[in-house]
Amino acid sequence: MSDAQRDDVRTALRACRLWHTASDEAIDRLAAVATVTSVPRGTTLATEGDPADTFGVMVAGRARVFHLQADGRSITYETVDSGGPLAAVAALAGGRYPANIDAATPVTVAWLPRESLFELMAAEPSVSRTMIADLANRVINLTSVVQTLALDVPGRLARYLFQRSLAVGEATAEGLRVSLGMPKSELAASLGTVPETLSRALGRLRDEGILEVRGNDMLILDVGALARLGSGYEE
Amino acid sequence: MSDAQRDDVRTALRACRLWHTASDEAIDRLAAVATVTSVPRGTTLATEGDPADTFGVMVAGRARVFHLQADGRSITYETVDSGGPLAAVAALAGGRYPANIDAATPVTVAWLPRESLFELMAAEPSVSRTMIADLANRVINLTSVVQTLALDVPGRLARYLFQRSLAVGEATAEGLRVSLGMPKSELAASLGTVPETLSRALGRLRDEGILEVRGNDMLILDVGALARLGSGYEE
DNA sequence: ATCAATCCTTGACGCCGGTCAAATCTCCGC
DNA sequence: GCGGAGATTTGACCGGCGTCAAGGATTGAT
Repeated sequence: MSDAQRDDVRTALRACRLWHTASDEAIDRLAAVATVTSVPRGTTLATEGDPADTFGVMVAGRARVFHLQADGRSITYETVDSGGPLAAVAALAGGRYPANIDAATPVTVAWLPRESLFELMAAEPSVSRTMIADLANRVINLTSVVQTLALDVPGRLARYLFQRSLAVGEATAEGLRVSLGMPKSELAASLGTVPETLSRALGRLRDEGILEVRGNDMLILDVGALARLGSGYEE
Repeated sequence: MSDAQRDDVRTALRACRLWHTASDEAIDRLAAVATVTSVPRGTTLATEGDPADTFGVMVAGRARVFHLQADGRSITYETVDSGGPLAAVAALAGGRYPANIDAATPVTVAWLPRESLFELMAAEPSVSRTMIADLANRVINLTSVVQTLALDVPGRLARYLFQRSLAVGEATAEGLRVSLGMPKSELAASLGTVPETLSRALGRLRDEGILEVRGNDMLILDVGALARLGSGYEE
């Protein structure tokens, strides 16, 4: 592994929200035992049901954590970016992976043995607190996933666009410009539907004057309507 | 508060899985600051969106933690029995309640200020570990809720009956006898549907020879079929 | 420029499940 | 027993959305 890559690993570990109160020495210890792998887009990083003896920290790229249904469609629990933990819950609970993880882009991840998590907690008690906070937030995020699933497809799309407007929205003369961030077919899967239905949902929001479709960018004309649709209050 | 009730409170606190490694002295300290209330069935114990400054431990009864959709239907995240924590995640994350909680039966609950949770963690570091384990398990439970929602109604019903067979199933000469544990209308709500659809789902399982309906008791004839339907592999 | 491959859109159709309405059933209190 | 309120079941209907199939549109390579 190159020195540059080793630096990236340390940076990613340093940024991981599971233990942001840890000392630099502790991070170094983690970095020393990390196994770094780089894989192309689409690679399976973890499979639901497999025994979980390691967990990972994303160094670069974006991974999608999801459940695969029997009919082949999937439900996204979360997407993880650089510095984010992979399969940490399984490591903590000590069972099997509760979800699948795929590389949504080319990905490099630092894998760590689950024992190193426990050693870290023992060595630095403050880490337990940050870990509890992270887990509590993750529970809250999952309740949000559940609420999303209860919406119809236009509602889920609106919720996604609303959140993305806050995250990467760009004010222009015409209105708020938001890129989808991924091909429409991938977004469809991520919203738990299929491209055909997503296409119709976009068409509906367009017909209602809420947005304009410019290829893979959206021009949001009525952010309030997005927020309303995305929270389940249709009219 | 009577002495008997005070004993119940201590017993419930002692049994709470958030801190089962805590010392008896720590439990006594919690009991000393607990505010105990008893409420009839149907009472609202917490409302989604309200600021969370206290959390509770169930002393007696059963509570339902759920999200209320705009159309009035609800989705159950979990049900909590005696010894179980209420709204602990909100207390840990420090925000607002992410869900509603109702008393499914007459309920008595010991309310605690969220600070006492942090004091407990500070005083007894081992508690952090049990709390982390509990939170990790809760995350896994929520992924299971998501998977359940992805099933059709007969699938959700089958999953419920299968789990309930394991929990309270009673072998008889005719087959495995399982009580529903609640009125059908309540079960319908708990499965995220309405009584009419639940009734049809039960009828379908009956027609397929998987079970017999005896009022509020089910006679399970094919547990394997329940497990299969409940995991999403229809045929 | 052209061709092919991929992605996206649109139409037709059927299933699931929610709503409304009406018929039964059940369990109490009298 | 009897009456009645609530719970459960059944039927009719309809909207949402997934599937299948058939076009467009876009992009990259030759």
